[in-house]
Amino acid sequence: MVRLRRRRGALGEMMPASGMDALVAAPAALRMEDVARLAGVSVMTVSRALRAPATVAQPTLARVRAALQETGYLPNLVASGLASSRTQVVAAIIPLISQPFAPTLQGMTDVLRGAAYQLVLGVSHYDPRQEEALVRAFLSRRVDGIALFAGGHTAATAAMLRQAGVPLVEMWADPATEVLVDAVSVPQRLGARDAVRHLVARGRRRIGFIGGSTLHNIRQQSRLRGYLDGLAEAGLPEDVAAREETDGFLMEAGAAALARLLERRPGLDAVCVSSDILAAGVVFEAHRRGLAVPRDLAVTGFDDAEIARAMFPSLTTVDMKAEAMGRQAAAMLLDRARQGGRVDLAAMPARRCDLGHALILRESS
Amino acid sequence: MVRLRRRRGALGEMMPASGMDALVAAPAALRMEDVARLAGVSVMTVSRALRAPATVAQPTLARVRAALQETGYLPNLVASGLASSRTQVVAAIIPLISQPFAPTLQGMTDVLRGAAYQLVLGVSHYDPRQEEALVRAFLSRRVDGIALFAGGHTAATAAMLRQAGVPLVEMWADPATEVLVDAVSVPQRLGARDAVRHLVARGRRRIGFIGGSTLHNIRQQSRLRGYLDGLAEAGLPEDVAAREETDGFLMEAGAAALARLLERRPGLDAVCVSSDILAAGVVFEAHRRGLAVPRDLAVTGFDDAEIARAMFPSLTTVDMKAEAMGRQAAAMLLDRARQGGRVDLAAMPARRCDLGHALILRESS
DNA sequence: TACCTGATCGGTAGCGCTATCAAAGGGTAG
DNA sequence: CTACCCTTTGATAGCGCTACCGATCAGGTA
Repeated sequence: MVRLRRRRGALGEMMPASGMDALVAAPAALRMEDVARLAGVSVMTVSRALRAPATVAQPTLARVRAALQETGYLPNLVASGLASSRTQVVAAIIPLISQPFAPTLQGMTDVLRGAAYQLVLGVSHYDPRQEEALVRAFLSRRVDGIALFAGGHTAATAAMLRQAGVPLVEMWADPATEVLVDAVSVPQRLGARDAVRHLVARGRRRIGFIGGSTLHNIRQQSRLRGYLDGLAEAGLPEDVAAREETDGFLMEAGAAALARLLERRPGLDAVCVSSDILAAGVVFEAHRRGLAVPRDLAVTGFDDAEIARAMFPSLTTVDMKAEAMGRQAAAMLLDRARQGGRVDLAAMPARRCDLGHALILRESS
Repeated sequence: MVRLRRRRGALGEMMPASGMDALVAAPAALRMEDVARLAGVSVMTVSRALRAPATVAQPTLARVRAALQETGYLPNLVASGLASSRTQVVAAIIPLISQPFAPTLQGMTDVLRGAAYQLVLGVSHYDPRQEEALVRAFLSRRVDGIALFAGGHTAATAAMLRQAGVPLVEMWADPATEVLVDAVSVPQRLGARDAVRHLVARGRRRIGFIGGSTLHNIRQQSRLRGYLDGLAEAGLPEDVAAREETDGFLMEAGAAALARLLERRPGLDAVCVSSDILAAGVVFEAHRRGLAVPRDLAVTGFDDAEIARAMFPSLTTVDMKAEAMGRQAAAMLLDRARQGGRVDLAAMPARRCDLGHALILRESS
């Protein structure tokens, strides 16, 4: 025997006296065998009692459960995962842990909890290389599914995913974007167009746009396009100087962007902002400058984050159904995972779930 | 042979013709053996090249790495975890995915990424029973460490953790709270006292308090106590009717709490609020009612969340160093995990790391 | 009585890695 | 030239569980 079985054997295997000291407090975790012995059954029966209780006779099941209770046995899911090649874990890769992605995560964990799945988290910081590294790590862990944000994947990422054949779902897609397989989407472009349409209906004509970097970020791309759609539809001229890109997605970035924008185009009477967080910053900056919202400047946001509802003035916004998106993504992942086996991204009919969009009118416009 | 080795054997093991159909697209993941064969070494050498490259001779290492590259091999960390009884995963259990906990998570993932550890996430919704279920699940997964929020554990949770002997760290503790082993804390009680002290120095005398439920939540408990300390120190009377408990931790809950509070105590000239999110809601509600902040009502928050810095008026707050707390917690966990072996909570000298506190003065007071 | 069926349970052989020991080679001190 | 040590590599035996096949047995059928 090469590896020492550090188990208190039923007598006989006592350590030499010195061992008592060296091995302080090393009770070693219980194994199924221990439970089985106590219940007077085989390990397989214990395994079945845990995995498929319906296949075990009532009296036996009761005995096993009593033994489980008595020992406080915690199954080793690592061994289980190796033996069954199913880990009961799904991974999520998000750009940042912040609004509006936190509700998506929340939705996912809520659904997964009900199915006894766990969620491993990866944060990509909007960097395709980091996403690639995360995908690699998660595939190495043999997760049963991966949820990621649509768009901005490296070629290597796509190749690995295709090769691994793991259930996959992309979130926060726009219906028009190309995806790998399954996707949950919200029509972001239409949403932005509707926001502009609404501002036009309110009599605004000098409508600016503030958004995050569109690099590797298809959400920002879609929203910008929707804004341009809205201008075109209303016959308003496109004005590059009326658009400003933020540095990051914090409120302060929104505030700074408005400051720069107003320097160039002081006459703006409305701004379409590509995120509620940025929009909140825009409103704060407007107030700081003595501009009244919406009287002097109308503002629309995106996502329907908590702050949009709560702030004063409350924020007109496009509901991205962030939490529902998480729930839906988790459900789709579980569905694929439960079918078991490889998922062939090439052959598989892609499933898309579109959650629809809704402009929510509030005080800021 | 019982279990079918579904591998393209080097000839010989061909499936019967019908198999071709049944087994569409089942390339099966590569194993170390495949890499080893290609590199002309044993599997152990591949394992070493991956885990401990320094112990492999340069030319061999190069050959193995080439083979690794060529095959695109992804190590199976499940098998690795079983064999080595180290999973390279740590778990975090947080009450909610929201401010101010999101930065803590962010800090943790940042540190863990550098150490090739992954983070599994659990959300307890402030419910000790859910926390218990999560701890059970994580222990079953044999995570290498668990970070949880201090306080509010069930007896069973504590017992399991003690029994499992897994590295542990509690976050968001107050230095005075009792913890299981290691903890990262911030003096929340002192922080709240300082906030009140500051309001008093600004000439405020009718100072109210708005906080979340103190049930299972030692952070809220500490902050409330600090507020009372502050009043006592200034010789101000304790007034139960000047305190209001919120329903949840959203901005709207803060707004609603202020509304109730002002109904009972319309003459308040300051409110000490136990979270920036709630405090933002309080400020919004004040504005909605035509009260100027800080002229008519001074407001202090807690946590130094993004909104405290960004909003107008910006929020005086107590910095909880949320992200640093996450970083520190992850570092302490890794330190314990790398030492390997069981952690005996009873015998182990507890380590506490106190990050200090800081009142940040801004416009709202 | 012989045979079949379905429910229940156990034995065994892995799952894909790593820990441990053993062996082989090369250098070097005596 | 021998003894010894260090470096490098390989062979082997698990890690703790589950998939698979078989065995057993009660009950029903022909």
